[in-house]
Amino acid sequence: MNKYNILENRFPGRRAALKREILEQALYCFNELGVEATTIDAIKARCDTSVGAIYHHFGNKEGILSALFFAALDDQRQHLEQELAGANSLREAVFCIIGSYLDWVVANPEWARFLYQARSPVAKGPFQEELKDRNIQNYRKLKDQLLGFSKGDVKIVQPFEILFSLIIGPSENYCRAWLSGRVKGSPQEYRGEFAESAWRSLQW
Amino acid sequence: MNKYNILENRFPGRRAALKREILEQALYCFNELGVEATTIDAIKARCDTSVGAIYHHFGNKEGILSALFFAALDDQRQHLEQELAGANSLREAVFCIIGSYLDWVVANPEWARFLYQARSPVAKGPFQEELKDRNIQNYRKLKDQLLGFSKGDVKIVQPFEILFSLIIGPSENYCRAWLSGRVKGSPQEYRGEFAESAWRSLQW
DNA sequence: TCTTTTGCAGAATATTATTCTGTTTTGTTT
DNA sequence: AAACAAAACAGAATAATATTCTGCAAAAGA
Repeated sequence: MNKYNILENRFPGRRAALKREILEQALYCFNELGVEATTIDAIKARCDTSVGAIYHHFGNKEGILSALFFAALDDQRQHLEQELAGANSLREAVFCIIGSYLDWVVANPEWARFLYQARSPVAKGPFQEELKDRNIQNYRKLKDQLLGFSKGDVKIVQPFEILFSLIIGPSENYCRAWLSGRVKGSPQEYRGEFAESAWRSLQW
Repeated sequence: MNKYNILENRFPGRRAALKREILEQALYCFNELGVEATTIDAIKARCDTSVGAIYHHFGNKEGILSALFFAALDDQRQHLEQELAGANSLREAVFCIIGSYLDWVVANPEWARFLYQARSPVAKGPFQEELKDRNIQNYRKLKDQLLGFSKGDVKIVQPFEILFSLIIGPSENYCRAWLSGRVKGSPQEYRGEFAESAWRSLQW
């Protein structure tokens, strides 16, 4: 796999070429101007297409937003699962989760930026149920996977509810700051620090 | 101070009554429908006022959003500084920061919810410079305050850039989850866990 | 080749944000 | 208190934007 492409991966083939183009330009606009300030006309202009085509493919603005959002979410998720498959202890799992997250954000900064800013709109929009379902599914799956390990010799903070936040919270917060330019060091530089810190934080 | 009110505090007096009312109803609409889906008409209807009045006070939709956003941000900030004033060590400071954050979110859930979802729009909009400035100011101030302590006997993770993320990341992540209903336990319940965990996480 | 489906274009329409003009209320000065 | 100025407010008019609709073209299947 030379250089994987999230859009090519999700909407493959020649016939979906314009669809991908629209999404790519929409992603650019959303990130550059913000979700609300992005107009259909602006997207149309960057694709050299028609409103008809856009509405044919996505129904409405919310449809474009959601298509992008779920494409990014699924890709990030897939990346996590690949990494996590190799973990053999809770400690390794924590390192995988954090490493995978940081890697993905650094590899796909534009998608990551979009993911952060699009979550709220999508959570309110017509696809809110789909988002909720996925959250629940993912939560359960990851929970089971982590609980499978925790019979080790270390004592872990209770309850389980707060575990995810302890693991991913710092990395997430830092990535946001990095993407917005508030901090300069690449998240990957601090891979080790975030992983070790998280591991320390959740031991009694 | 019996029951402080963010709006009353920021826009005091009889003449600002409608202004406060508009903001209150706008807050409700933004949280209920989402920022983009909230129309001026919807806000107007809930206030029983006119578009003229709304535009007189805020200029445009972005103006309403920003007024709400900075009101919330400043209140949260003020709360933090009050708490932090009593800290006498780095450990105490960390506990103050986290405690203050959790308290504020639980005391003002609607405002907190809004703060999360409005950050991106404001960061893109016409007040982006003002937001950047405040971020820089606050960052410096807090940095100096923390560095004033760190000559203690404990070794702290480097560099400073990642420190804030380690401290506030987990709490922030959990509060978001709580406000969106993904987890049930009140953030205040886990006050101790978040503070202790954060403290462990940033020690060598 | 014929037929059906899908992709696309652009004018027409509907919705929403914003402006503008006039009126009323409030505060200030004399 | 009267006169003036400034701020608050109302609502019609306008502008910007999202969405629909109708028709045509390309592609796929029979």
